[in-house]
This record gives sequence, structure tokens and C-alpha cells, in this order.
Amino acid sequence: MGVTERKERHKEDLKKDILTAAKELFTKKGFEATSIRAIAEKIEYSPATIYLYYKDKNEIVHALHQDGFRLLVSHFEVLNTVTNPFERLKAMGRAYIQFAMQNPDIYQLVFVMKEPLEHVANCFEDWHEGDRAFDILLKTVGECQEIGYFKDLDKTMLSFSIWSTMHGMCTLRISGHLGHVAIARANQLDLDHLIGAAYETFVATLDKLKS
Amino acid sequence: MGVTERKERHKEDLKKDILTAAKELFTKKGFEATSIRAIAEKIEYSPATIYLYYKDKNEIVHALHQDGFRLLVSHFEVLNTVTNPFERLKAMGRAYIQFAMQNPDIYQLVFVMKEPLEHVANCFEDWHEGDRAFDILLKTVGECQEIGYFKDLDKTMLSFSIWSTMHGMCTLRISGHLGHVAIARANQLDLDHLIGAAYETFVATLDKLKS
DNA sequence: AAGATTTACTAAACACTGTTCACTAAAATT
DNA sequence: AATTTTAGTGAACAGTGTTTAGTAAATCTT
Repeated sequence: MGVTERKERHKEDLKKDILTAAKELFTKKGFEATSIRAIAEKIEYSPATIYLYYKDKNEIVHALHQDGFRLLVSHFEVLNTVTNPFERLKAMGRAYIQFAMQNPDIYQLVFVMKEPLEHVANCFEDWHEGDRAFDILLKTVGECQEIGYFKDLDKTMLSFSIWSTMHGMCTLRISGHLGHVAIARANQLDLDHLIGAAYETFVATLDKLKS
Repeated sequence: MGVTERKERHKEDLKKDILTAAKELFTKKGFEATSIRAIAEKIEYSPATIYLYYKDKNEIVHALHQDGFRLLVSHFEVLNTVTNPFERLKAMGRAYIQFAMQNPDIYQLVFVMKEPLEHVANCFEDWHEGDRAFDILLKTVGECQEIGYFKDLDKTMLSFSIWSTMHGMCTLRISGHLGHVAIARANQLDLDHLIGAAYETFVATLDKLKS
């Protein structure tokens, strides 16, 4: 009869609206400072309504988590055009850092916050988006080995190590801890350029690992 | 007259008591879940009393932050006995990871949370404990260069890169993100051993950077 | 068409949170 | 003995996530 379909559509729209409102507030004010009441006000519904569409705040955060992950993975998939695996690896690192710098709150949501993970733990499945991203790295590192890089190094462990370096740089930058260390004050570079310079140094170390 | 001294001492004791109570609750329940009221109850004073000794919750967190940092730096200073700088660098990394694994909440307090930093921003000084720790790393990397490691690499940038790798590994472990990635499930290693293995791989890459 | 039921939503409450402030005893000073 | 300072508190404020009882309106059943 079409009516129920329209209603269904409206319900899904509302669910999306909640998410976009949450995302907007979240990236503007941060997770802690974003209340259910604020989200409710933005979409002009009562706070209780939100609980008809999401079990709790963590479920909202988890939904944003998924979106953020997909965004990152999409940034990676463009790089399939780069045929040389080492060049691709370098580009991935740059893309990763860029993603983190341009969307610090989303980055935090995806890779730092525990709340979305709690939800993942309860719903099994999921997080395979995370595995996909890691697999892309793993595959690239493997292909690098085929052209003479990283000999005698465990592919998985090296991949994790590389991810850690990227993650460490990004979180130290985003959390503000980098800004409090003397390097940052000494160098007249702004922090984002400092990250860039540090990444280049890191790439230089990787470059020396070819036979 | 001695009386005022005794009172002064009692006041300082109470200030310490608040801190130890906060630390205990904090490491047991996490920062978010530790309320001023809970701290007050533990030391058997009213919540308002705490505000006579600390400006706000962030000041308490900041005090714990300082303690944590001093603990880490003390872990480092033992390593002065290691004369070979590269061996010392390796030992530092291990000590860093060990510190993070044994005190995950303190690690988070020192290197992840923004709250204590906010306090640092307002009181200038401070955080030189952080600079000290980084200087130790910087010095060690410099000495490694003197014996043929890391040629043509910027000392500061490489130090930051190494720190990032350590920080990345530790935070990915502590936040639980590592546990959700396939590597963790595939390897039958428990996570702490996985970090250890990854660190050894990282050390292997550093080892190849000598001329 | 009338009555019963489901749907979509909300006001109000609950149990928390960090923080402030007027207030009170007790101790110290004058 | 009277006054002031100290140390501590009860109660409140404004906020949080979440639950529940209740309400109109739309839908379904007879």
C-alpha cells in the first residue's frame, strides 16, 4: 500500500539524521561534550526518541566508527593505481596521516576510543572493516618483500610495527602531547609539518631495508 | 609552637591521601568511572573538602600525571649502566613497553589523556619531566649515530619516529584495538607476547640501519 | 463505522556527575 | 572574653545517560 514503505523510509531517514547530527556535534565539540540531549535538540525530537533508534550512546558511536573506517579504507583503495608496492606503501602512510590530520575526531573515534569497541565485542561480526584495512597493509608489505624489501623480517610483525608508527605519530599529534615536547617548540615548523618531516625520516629508514 | 607544623603536616598528608585514593580508584575503575564523590568516600571526607586541596578534578589527574612520568623516567635512569648505546636503546624500548603493560592506566594518564595537558598549558613550567624523557632518547640515538647507526638520518626526527612506534604499539594494545585485528586472533600468542614479538621485529629493522 | 491495537513519540523521573556556596563548629588570636 | 581564622560540610545547581509510564494518532479488526 506504499504507506508503510514511506514510513519505513522516514524511520531510516531519522536514524540517519541522528547520526549526522551526532557526527556534526561530535566533530565540533568532541565526544565527551556531546550529549544525547544536544543531539535530540538538533534534530528537534525528544531525547527519549533517540533510544527508539539506538540502544545507547555507544551504539551511535559505533555507527560513526563504521563510517569512519569505511572512509579510511576508501582512501586506501584509490592507491591500487600505484603499481610499485613500496611507492604504494609510502602513499598509504601519507594517506593515513592525512586522514588523521583532516579528521582528528573521527580518527580518535576509530582508533583510540574504547566505547565503540565495547559494542563490537557484543555483536561479533563487524570490525572486519578493520581487518580489511590491515590486510591491505599486509598485502603491500608482502609485495614489497617480493621486490627485495624487508628481507628476513616477519611480514605480519613488520606490518604491525609500521601501523604502530603511524598510529603513534597521529595520536601524539592529536592528543596534544607532541606540542608539549621540546622538539615542537624548538623547531619553528608547525606540528603538521613536523609530522610530515618525521614521516619522511621514517620512510628513509624503510628505504634502507632493501637488499 | 609546633602545633601549626603538625597541622601543616596533616594538611599535606591529607593532600597525599586524596592522591593515593584517587590513584587506587583510577587504576581499578578507570578515570571516567572515578568520581570525586567516590574519592571523598574512600578518604572519609565530604566531596567539598577535596576542593580545598585541589582546584578541580584535572588538577588531581595532573598530579598523578607527574607521578607517573617520574616513575617512567626512573625506569629509564637505571639503564645508564648499559654502556653500549644501541643496547641501551633496545633496553629503553623494552622498559617503555613494560611500563605501559604493567601500568596501563597510568600510561594512558601520562601519554593519552588530554585533561592533564590542559592543566600543564595553564601553569607553564612543568612537563619538563616529559622533555627529560625525550632528551634521554635523543641522547641515546645520538650516541648510536656515533658508533655507526642511523647515518644520514635526522636525530630528532628519528627519535620521534621511534617514540611513535613504541607509543603506537602500547596504545593499540591498551585501547584494545589490537585485540580486534585478525593478527591477534590468528596468532595463538597472547597480546603481550605479540607486542614483544613485534618489538623484536622493530629492533631488527633498527639493527639493519648500521653502516 | 466503531472499537481494539499498534505505532511514534514524549514528559518526567532516576541515579548519577563535577562543582559551588552558605554555613558551622572548633581552634587561634587579640 | 570576644573576635577572627581555619577546616570541613550539607545542600544545592546544572548537567549527564537512561528508563518508564503515558499519550495522541494511525492502523487494523470486526
